[in-house]
Amino acid sequence: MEYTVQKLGQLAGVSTRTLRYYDQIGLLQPSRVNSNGYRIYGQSEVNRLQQILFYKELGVNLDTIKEILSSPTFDAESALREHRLKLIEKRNQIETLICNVEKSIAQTEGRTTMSNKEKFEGFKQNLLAENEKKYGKEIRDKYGKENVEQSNTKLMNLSEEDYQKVTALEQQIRDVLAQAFTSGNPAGPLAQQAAELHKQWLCYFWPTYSIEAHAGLAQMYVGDERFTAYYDKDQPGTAEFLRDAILIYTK
Amino acid sequence: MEYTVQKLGQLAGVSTRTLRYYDQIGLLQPSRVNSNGYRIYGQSEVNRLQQILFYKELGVNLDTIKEILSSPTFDAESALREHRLKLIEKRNQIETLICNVEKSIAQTEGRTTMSNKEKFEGFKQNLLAENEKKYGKEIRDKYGKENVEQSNTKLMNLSEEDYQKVTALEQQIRDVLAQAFTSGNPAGPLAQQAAELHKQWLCYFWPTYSIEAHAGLAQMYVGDERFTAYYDKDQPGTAEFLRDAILIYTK
DNA sequence: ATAAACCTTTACGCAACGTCAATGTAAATA
DNA sequence: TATTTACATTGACGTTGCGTAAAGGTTTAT
Repeated sequence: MEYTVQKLGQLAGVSTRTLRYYDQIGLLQPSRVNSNGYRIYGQSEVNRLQQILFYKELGVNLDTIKEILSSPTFDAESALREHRLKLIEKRNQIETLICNVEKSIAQTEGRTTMSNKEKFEGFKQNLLAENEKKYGKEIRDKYGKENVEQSNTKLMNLSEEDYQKVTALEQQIRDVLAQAFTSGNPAGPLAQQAAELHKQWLCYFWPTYSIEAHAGLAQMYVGDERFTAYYDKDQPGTAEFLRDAILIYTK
Repeated sequence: MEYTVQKLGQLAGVSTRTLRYYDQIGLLQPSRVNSNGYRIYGQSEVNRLQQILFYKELGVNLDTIKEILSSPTFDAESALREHRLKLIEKRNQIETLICNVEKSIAQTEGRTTMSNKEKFEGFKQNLLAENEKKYGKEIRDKYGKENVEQSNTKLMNLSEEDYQKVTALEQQIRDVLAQAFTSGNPAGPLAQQAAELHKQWLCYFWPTYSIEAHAGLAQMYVGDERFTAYYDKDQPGTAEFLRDAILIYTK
């Protein structure tokens, strides 16, 4: 079976431009060129193209693909390993970006929607002291001293607007959660919104947001009766519901 | 205070080329141009540059930054929201890429290091039946029918090499885990390697890998005594240790 | 006076094609 | 057979955010 550019393109789902480009850079050359100048591809080119597309889907760049396909099997593995590390790094970067973007969204939100002054230092101190009395030791054991202290530092450094935003967030979480709970589906849009809000909330206190920490906290919510009491106050089962939502959300 | 390109560049940590480029595209223009043609920046330009760099760190592209900075606060938020969605999508894509790359690494590994033929169909069927008897109903309840069936289908479609790879992986996990356990630190390199291996293992059975599912499974390991029995066989506490490692790893 | 340090504009290069443009060829239809 | 239609070719510019010369003018220091 022989193919022209368009035939091959349709077969493999790429544009003719792409095939010409691959020819140009020497990645995939036609088996022969017609007298009229048409590129003609054979079966082995089809196979090679499949391989190329496979690696391309993994995000490998064309130069590297060329190298991989030139040496039989030896480099393929290490190339993939290296590529994998790059991907992981990239993902972590993006993860950080997302959290930072969310923080700054929350901040601009705060700036625009509220600005009435109140003395709230007392509130913060109060909150800290209460928190310490209630959960201090165990949380310190669980998440490490540094984390807790950084978290506390973050709390003390909250601006008034931030603080109001945080309390507003808490209220919003409760509201949305209550509504979501009636649906009974932790994967539904409302429940997911609650998880989302919860993440934003977390970003105010934790020095670094991480997926597993978030999931871990969700886990703790059902394990610790004081947390369940807080969430189940109005509707028993809400803490568990939130945990499920977060576990589904955590991404 | 007035700055030339280089001064401003040093102050803000960008190259002079960058400043000229920003001038060129109209993102940051000097307050005035000297008679000799030198660009001169003032304090307000310094501030604007800070803002530019802030958004740049969030991965926003220069065109969008320009728009954000032109309208006061209104668009900023929605622009960030949109940007956030893009980031999330990108991260999810990369997440998938990583898993696929890992699968194909495992496969090429299998191809190169093992190829002795055995009849193993019986093993697979056996494994399935056993699995069904032991965990069938509960797992089906927990993860949904389709997922389980797809998982089973995947198992049946494992090639011999894959199968051997899987069993090898299981052995390796146990080995590494046992060693890691002696260190007692689930965040250590060995424990993280175990979590990594566990993820690879999972990739063989689950149609789609996801962080929260991995974390969820880890959770289940300590909740379900049959799993704990399997892991704690040699060293009590191993299942819990693995869970912690995975929760830390899950990224 | 001369060199060192700084400034300017112009322009190519990168990755992987998309998208015309201008033109030639093959297959299908009237 | 003549014409339309579909498909082929090469060439070249545009995309993003600058890095990196090149070629030349200005200021400052020695």
